Amino acid sequence: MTPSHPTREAILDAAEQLFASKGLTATTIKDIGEASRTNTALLYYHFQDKEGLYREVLARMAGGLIQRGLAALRTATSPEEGIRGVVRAQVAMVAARPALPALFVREMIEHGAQRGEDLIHQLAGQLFSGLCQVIEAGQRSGDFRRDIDPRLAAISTISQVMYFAVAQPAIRILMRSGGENTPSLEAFGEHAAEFAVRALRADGAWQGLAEVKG
Amino acid sequence: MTPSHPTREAILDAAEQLFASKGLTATTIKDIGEASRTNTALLYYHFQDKEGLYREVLARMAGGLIQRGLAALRTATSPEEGIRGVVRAQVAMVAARPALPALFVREMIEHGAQRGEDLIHQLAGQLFSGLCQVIEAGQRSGDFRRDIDPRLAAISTISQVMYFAVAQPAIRILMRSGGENTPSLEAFGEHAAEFAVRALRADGAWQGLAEVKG
DNA sequence: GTCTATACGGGGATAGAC
DNA sequence: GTCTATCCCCGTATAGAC
Repeated sequence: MTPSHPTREAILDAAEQLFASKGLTATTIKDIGEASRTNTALLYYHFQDKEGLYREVLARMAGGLIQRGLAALRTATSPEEGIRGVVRAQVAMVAARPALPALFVREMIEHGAQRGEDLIHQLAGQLFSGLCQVIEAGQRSGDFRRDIDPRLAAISTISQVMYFAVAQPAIRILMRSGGENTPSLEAFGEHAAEFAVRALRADGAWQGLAEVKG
Repeated sequence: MTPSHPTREAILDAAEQLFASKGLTATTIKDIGEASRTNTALLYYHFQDKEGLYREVLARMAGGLIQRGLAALRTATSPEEGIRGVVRAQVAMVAARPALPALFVREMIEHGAQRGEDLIHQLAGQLFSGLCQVIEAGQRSGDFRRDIDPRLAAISTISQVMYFAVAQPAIRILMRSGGENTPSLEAFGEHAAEFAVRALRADGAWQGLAEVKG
């Protein structure tokens, strides 16, 4: 869509990084100019203003990520694989765009989801409802426990990787003090998928009992 | 410790709320003066400057919370109850200080856990290692699966309530669109505790079935 | 398209009266 | 202890040369 002008991209890259780590207000135009090895005036040539640049950063991040996540859901061969696929998609997203979790969380805290045009919330909404459907399918098929709210299970599933990514610096310190190494994002993702599947899986006895109850 | 001067408290209250929702930089001295129904000069009478006020907000929040969390761990009668206790302590903390999750997450994102004197990280560290010990105890006793890293399980457990609290505005929208009501923090807490316990519980631990039957 | 120089306003911080 | 008025810097945004 956009001609992908190199200078434009450089500004977007620098801004994405700065907005994620310092926030919109705390990031100055001059910071962005410096980090992108350009200057303040160029920002106003390529973008409307700082707020406009911010919106484009969000839009660029969201672009394609919905597809990636939904693809993971669509290609799943079983409810369990659906869960694992969503978590792996999360990991892939974060690995591709490390600024994503911080920007995402900031957006939720700061603007309280009140921006009508918010691409991030579309992203969250689509993936969230897709994940809920996978869980519900698993409950119908008997793979997952029925005594659990799919929406709450979806939140629990998603929360893990998001929180891990956001808390990474703190986690690094906590782990170091224990002498061990920090797990990679990918390693944690595998753990998180397994954690969620385990929490959701109906063991034989439970399944029978739930059926008796229902 | 501090004489708890009423004006001082009013400024702290207003600042806590504003710092949580807008962040340190985006919150102006004048905002705080207005919200606390005082003025900008009073801030400088009671505190060193904006940064100093910020630190006192964090300190006030952390004060007593470590005890609350550790108390939950100490009074637990079983590993499972330890998990549930920690999650309930999280819920109680957030209910008592709604600004906590946003401030906490901001602190991690923004300062990258690099502030040496950080009370928040002490808080996190103490509760984190306590939770790890409970999980390890459960693994030794056979209540919990041994093929899981206690540190990763601790992160997964804690992440749920934190993420739920931070994402609350977005979640509210997602749930509304589905027609259903948003669950309360307390309700989600119970779910999260159950989710974690289920994920951790060792296969063939049939005491769960016995409990349901009896 | 890119840069330098600058205007304008807003925010942090203080002086000093009460 | 509290408030009003004010200073000064810094950040946003633009003008205009190249």
